[in-house]
Amino acid sequence: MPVVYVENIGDWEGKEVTLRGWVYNRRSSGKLQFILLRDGTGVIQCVAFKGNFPPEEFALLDALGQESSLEIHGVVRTDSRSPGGFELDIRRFRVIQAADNYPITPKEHGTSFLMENRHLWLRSSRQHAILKIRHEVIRACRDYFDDRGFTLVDTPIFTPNACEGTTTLFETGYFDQTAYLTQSGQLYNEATAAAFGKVYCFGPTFRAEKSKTRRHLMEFWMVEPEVAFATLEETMDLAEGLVCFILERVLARRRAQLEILERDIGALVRVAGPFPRLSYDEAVKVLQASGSAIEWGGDLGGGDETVLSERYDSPVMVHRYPAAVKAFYMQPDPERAEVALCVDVLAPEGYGEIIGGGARIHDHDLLLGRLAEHALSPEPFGWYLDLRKYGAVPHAGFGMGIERVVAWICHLTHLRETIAFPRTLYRIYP
RNA sequence: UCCUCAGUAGCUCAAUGGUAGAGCAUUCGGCUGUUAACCGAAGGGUUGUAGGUUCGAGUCCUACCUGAGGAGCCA
Repeated sequence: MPVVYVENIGDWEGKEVTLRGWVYNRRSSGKLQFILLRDGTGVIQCVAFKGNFPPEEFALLDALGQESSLEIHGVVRTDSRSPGGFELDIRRFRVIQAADNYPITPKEHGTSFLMENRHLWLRSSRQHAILKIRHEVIRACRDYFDDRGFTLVDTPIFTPNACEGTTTLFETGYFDQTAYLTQSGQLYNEATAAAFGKVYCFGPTFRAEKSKTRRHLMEFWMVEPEVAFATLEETMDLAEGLVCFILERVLARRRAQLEILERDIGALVRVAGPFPRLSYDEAVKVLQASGSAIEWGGDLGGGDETVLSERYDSPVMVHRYPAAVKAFYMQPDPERAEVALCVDVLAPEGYGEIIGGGARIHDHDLLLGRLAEHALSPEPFGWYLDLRKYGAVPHAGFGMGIERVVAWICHLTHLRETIAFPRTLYRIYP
């Protein structure tokens, strides 16, 4: 007898099949048992009639708690009363493990309780839908770069020094040395870009900032492309293409999950290139006109990002920030040395920054000077400076935060639902 | 780090300073088509912790603990 998955159940109409999964919910009506079986690909209602089973066997079904695991053999049939259009008429079954007192009931729960039970919460339909979309986003990122001749070269997670010197890093022991968990693969990407031309890395990133907001996780995933010879404008095109590609993929393949989340799909369909491109100068004027206290030279605050991103249907690209508020490696604009050739992409609907990137300094002495200005010792950057001595070329890239993109696409209020086991400021369990 | 709010049954929440309750979950009983099924019954509590005010505190006060929301910082 074929073992099948719920997502393919329509191919087996009228046939006897085996399903394996977990009890999502159970209802009984005297001589009938309705078991909603969940198998990771979908949920199907399975029906057992008392008269078809020995009494002691039927009693087993009556005692099944939520999330008990079992194997069911039965006949697939169409039924208009079933949400999925199909039902399974149970002929035989085997309880693999009978579960009692599953903590998450089909009623409402608070966030704190659900986070404490995150390992179980993942089984609920909403969390399942979000993580399926996350997977689609990640797959789209890989396909986008792979299809364009990029090479995936992953960068290390243990790093010997505080790369950018800006954010607080997690410190850890490394035998008799101190190591830090990476905050970005970008510096290493610059080395691999000089070896492969077009590269990207895709891994976890760690920030020990004591940020307690819906937009922050201590551990999050970034995809970071880096392209030798690329200009800022080419990088902006690459970022815009990536975002459009991800949306097309999710709309084409994960519409059912968006509907489970009751996402306004129209807002995603309206996203189209070319994205509005605003210089920092223009952005400041727009913000000042709308009442922001921002002055030229300051970085955009969270509220500023929200105001800007709510003005457009598509993500907005803000470029050429003051060099002083950006990292040491940012290439200054040859026309105006006080601004950097960088770009932030702000997602619409108030979601704020999803991408940050720009052109990197490729002149050795300029970079050395910037290190000094940022009070960074040049010794740990020996290898990084080498890249400016042996065939330096202009190059650029960006980093995109996966969780923020998923939160925007799913229209979530908090980043913690976009990753299976979020690491937040005051929670590292489970 | 700062500000605000909240901790009562396994969960979600009630309870004017005066006997601590409901729904869901659990257990038992009923029902051949249920859709967060329904109907009946039962069990379930050191009201976050420690002090204090009061004849009397879940309720008021103080400290602490835990969590949530926001700010700053950041992607």
